[in-house]
Amino acid sequence: MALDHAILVSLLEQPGSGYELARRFERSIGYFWTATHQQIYRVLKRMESDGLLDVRDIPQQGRPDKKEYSVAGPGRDALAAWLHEPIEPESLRHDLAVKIRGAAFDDPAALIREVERHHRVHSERLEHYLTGERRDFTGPGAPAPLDAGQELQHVVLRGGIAYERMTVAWLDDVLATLHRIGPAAPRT
Amino acid sequence: MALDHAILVSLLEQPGSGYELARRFERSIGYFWTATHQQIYRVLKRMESDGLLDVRDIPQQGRPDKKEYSVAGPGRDALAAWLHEPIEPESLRHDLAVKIRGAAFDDPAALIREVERHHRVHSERLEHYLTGERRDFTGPGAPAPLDAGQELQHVVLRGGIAYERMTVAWLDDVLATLHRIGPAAPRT
DNA sequence: TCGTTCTATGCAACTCGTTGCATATCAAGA
DNA sequence: TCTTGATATGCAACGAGTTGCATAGAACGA
Repeated sequence: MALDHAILVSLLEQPGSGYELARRFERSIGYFWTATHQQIYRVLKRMESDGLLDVRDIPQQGRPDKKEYSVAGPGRDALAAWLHEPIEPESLRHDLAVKIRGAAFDDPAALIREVERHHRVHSERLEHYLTGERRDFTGPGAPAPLDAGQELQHVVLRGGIAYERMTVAWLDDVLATLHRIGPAAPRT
Repeated sequence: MALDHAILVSLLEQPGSGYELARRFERSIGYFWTATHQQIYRVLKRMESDGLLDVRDIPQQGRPDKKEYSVAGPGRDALAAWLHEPIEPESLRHDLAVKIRGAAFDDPAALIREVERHHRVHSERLEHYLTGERRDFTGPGAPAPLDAGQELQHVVLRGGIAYERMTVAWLDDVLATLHRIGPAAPRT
């Protein structure tokens, strides 16, 4: 249930509506957690009825009303309790690796385009993260010195950057391997 | 549904029972996919009734009978079809990163032990993978030259190694950051 | 001898996550 | 004018994944 906690953290950093949260999950929170808007709305409703969140209805002109959520006392306590519990070190779930091993029973060369596509996506994410880092942490307009919260946000972002960099390098390795074994016949 | 495909690949590499598959998922396949035995048994049953797998009952002495599964023709076709479809580049889901950002609203120093624990687990996984690499690919007893299937298994393992190495280095960074901001008061 | 671990399979209940669909208004462009 | 896209929220159904429990004999160590 880390989605609950990710939402609590995000709302502590800045209160907002379900729609706004969904957009944050496409951006900064997306470094380490993903969620669709349907999921978010459902969880927000549940957490509000459990008293973890407060809601404020904000009427808007020409747009549907917006419900701004913020963290209530019990929500803060729930987050603190979770922070003090140990969690399992998580493991990878990497479909592409399944495909790569599966390619031994098909045509390995046919995978090259797919791997190149993934390479592009991860390179773009890396660029995107680096741009965000310059804007918020290392560029000329960034605050200095950073406070504790910003330091923590920065180290999480560095994790996202390290992940994308590692992935891009590995995909280079995969491509080189596919080219090397290129003309090989599939295993029967 | 990549679990289905991971099972197909594993059974093509080597037919086996649900129990054996579960153990493989704790080892080599665990580099890129995890699954519990309950999940595996359920999926095996479904794939068998869909005609993707064949079963052979193997009676054993002093032990419950074993059901050895192998991939049938339609299973092979299903895998080939999936290999030719594009898949979404996946994103991270990292609870620990949620905790790190959440620590800004609690006591950052309290996270140090937790991060150290994760550091240990990932270091052990890295050692484990490196041992496997020496045994199967780079050590003196390893086959040389490798065939296409072994090359692909090796590049996937290199991915697991790169991931663990990157993670350990990032956790070092996280620890340094936590120590640096150590005495800071939590945000209110 | 007694508990634990390993082999081997499975059900039931539950939560989590995804997909498809639906509504409603405004702004911008073709 | 008509369509697309952004804002803003939501239901229903399904599929994936987790947790707890149950069975049962063999091997092994305390």
